[in-house]
Amino acid sequence: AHDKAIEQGDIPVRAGAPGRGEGRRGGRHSATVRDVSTEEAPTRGNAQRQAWERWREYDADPAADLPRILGAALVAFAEHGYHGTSIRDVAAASGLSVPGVYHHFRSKQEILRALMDATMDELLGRCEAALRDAGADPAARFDSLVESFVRFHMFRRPQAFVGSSEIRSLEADNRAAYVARRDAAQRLLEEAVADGVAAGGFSAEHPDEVARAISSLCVGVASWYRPDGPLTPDQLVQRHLVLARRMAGAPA
Amino acid sequence: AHDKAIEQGDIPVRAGAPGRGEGRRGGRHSATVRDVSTEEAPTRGNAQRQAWERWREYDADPAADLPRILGAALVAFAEHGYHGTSIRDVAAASGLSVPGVYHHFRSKQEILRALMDATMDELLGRCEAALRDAGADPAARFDSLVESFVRFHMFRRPQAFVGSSEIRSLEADNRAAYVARRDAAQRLLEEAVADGVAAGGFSAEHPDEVARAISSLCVGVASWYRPDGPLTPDQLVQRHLVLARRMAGAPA
DNA sequence: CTGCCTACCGAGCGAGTGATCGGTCGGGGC
DNA sequence: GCCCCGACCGATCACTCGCTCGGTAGGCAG
Repeated sequence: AHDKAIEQGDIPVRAGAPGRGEGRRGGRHSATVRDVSTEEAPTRGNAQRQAWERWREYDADPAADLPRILGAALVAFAEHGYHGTSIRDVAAASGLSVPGVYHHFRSKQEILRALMDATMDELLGRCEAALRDAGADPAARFDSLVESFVRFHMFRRPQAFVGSSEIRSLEADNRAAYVARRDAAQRLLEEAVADGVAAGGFSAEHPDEVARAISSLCVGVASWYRPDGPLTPDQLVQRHLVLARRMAGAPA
Repeated sequence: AHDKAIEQGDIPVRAGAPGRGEGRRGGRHSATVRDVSTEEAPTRGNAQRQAWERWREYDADPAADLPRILGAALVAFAEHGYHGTSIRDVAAASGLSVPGVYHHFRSKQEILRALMDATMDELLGRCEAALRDAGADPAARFDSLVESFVRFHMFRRPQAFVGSSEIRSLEADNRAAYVARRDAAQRLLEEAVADGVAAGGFSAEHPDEVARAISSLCVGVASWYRPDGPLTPDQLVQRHLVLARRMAGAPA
C-alpha cells in the first residue's frame, strides 16, 4: 500500500560539472549537507525529541517506522494537501495504526514541521555547499547557486512543493521560523545577483527582482517537472541556467 | 465580519499604454471580457443553474448573497485552502446560515468550481482582448499578452492564487475542464513566443520553456505581490516585461 | 383572502476528524 | 525469575465536517 517511499539519495550533479566530484563517497549524503541545520534543538516533549534525534536513521534504515511515516505524509501532503490528508491516511500508508503514528509525533502539525524543517535543512545545506565549491568568481557563484536551486526543486520535487504550498498550514510559530529560513535562502540568491552586478558584469537593473524571478522559476519546476519527461535533468538545468543568466543580464 | 469583499472592478491599464483607452465606459467591465466564457451551459440541478445565470448580478449588486458567498469563499480558500475552509466559515463570513449557502450552491465543490471557472473566464477574455488590440507585430503581441498576464496576476491575486493552488481540490471532471482551459491560455503564450522567434527577431531557443517560465513568474507574482508594496503596479509590470523579453531573447 | 414560490434558518444527521486511553507484547537489565 | 520500558494497537473520546430536513417569512398571482 505504501510503495512510494520518500525520495531520498543524492541529487545527481551534472556530468563534468565543476565542484565536488566525490559522488556518494561516505554515505548516501555528504555529512555537510545533513549537518547544516542551524535549527534550535527541539525543546518540546518526548516524542518530538526522539523523532528529531532519530531522524538520521532515515538514511540508515528507510524501512523503519519514522521515515515511513514521514514519507507517507510527504506523498499525501503533496497530493492532497495538509488539510486534505488525515492522520488515518498517513497511518494506513505507513502501515501503522493511528496511535502508532502518535507514538512518533506529538501531533499532525509536528509531522508537517519535521518535513518542512528537513526540506529547508537540505536546501540551505546544498546552497552553502554550492557557494563553497564555486570559488570567488561572481558569475561562477551565481551559476553554481542557481544550479543547486534548480536541481533541488527537480530532485526533491514533493519536498519543494510541500515546502512552498503548505506554509499557510504551519502554525504561527513554525511558520515564522520556516519563513525566516526561506528568506535566508532567498537572500543568498539576491547576493549572488548583486555580486554579479557589482563585479561580474551582470546588467540587471533590479537584482532582488531577478532573484525573486529565479525563485519563482524553481517553484514552477517543482510543480510541473516529471522525471519521465522528454528532457534529461541536465538539459533542463542548463536551460534554466540560460534563462536565469538572461534575466540577470549575465554576459554570454 | 466580512469586510474583505471579493476583488472586483477593472484591472487598470498602464497609463498611456497602447490599446483600448476607453477605461470603464459602459460598466465596470467591458462586456467582451465577461462574455468570453466558452463554458458549456450548466447542466446540473436547479441551484447550480441559478447560480450561473445570476452570476452577472455580481457586478450589479455586490451586496447580494451570491457574490458575498463567492467573495467569502475566495478569501477563505486563498488563506486557508479549500480543505482548510469549512462551509460554516464561508457561511459566517458571508452573513448567511449554512442552509443559506446551500440554497445557492449544491455543494462546497460547486463553489470552488464557480470561482475557478470565473477566474479562467476573465483570464482568457483579457488575453484574447490583449491580442486583439495588439495588432500584427509579433513583438507587440508578445508584450501585450505578457502585460495582461502580469496585470491579471497582480489585480486578481486571490483568484489567480486559488486558481493555481486548488486545482488538486477539484474533482476529476471539473479539474479536467479547468486544466484544459489553463492549457489554452498557456498555448497563447507559447504561440506569442514562437511567433516572436519566427518573425519578431526573438532569439529564444526553446519557446515553450520560455512561455512556461513566464507563467511561473506570473504565478509567483500572485503569491508575493502586495498592493501596498514599494512599487507601483506600472513599475512592476514594466520590470516583468523586461524579464520576459530577456528570457525570450527579444530585441531591446 | 388563498396558494404558491423563492429565500432563507434552526436543528440535526451520519461520517469522519485529531487525539487519547488503557492496554498488550517482546526484549534487555539484573 | 522478575520488572521495566519502548513500541505499538483496539476502542473510544469530544468535536467538526458536508449536507439535509422541516419549517417560516415575505412577495406576488389569482
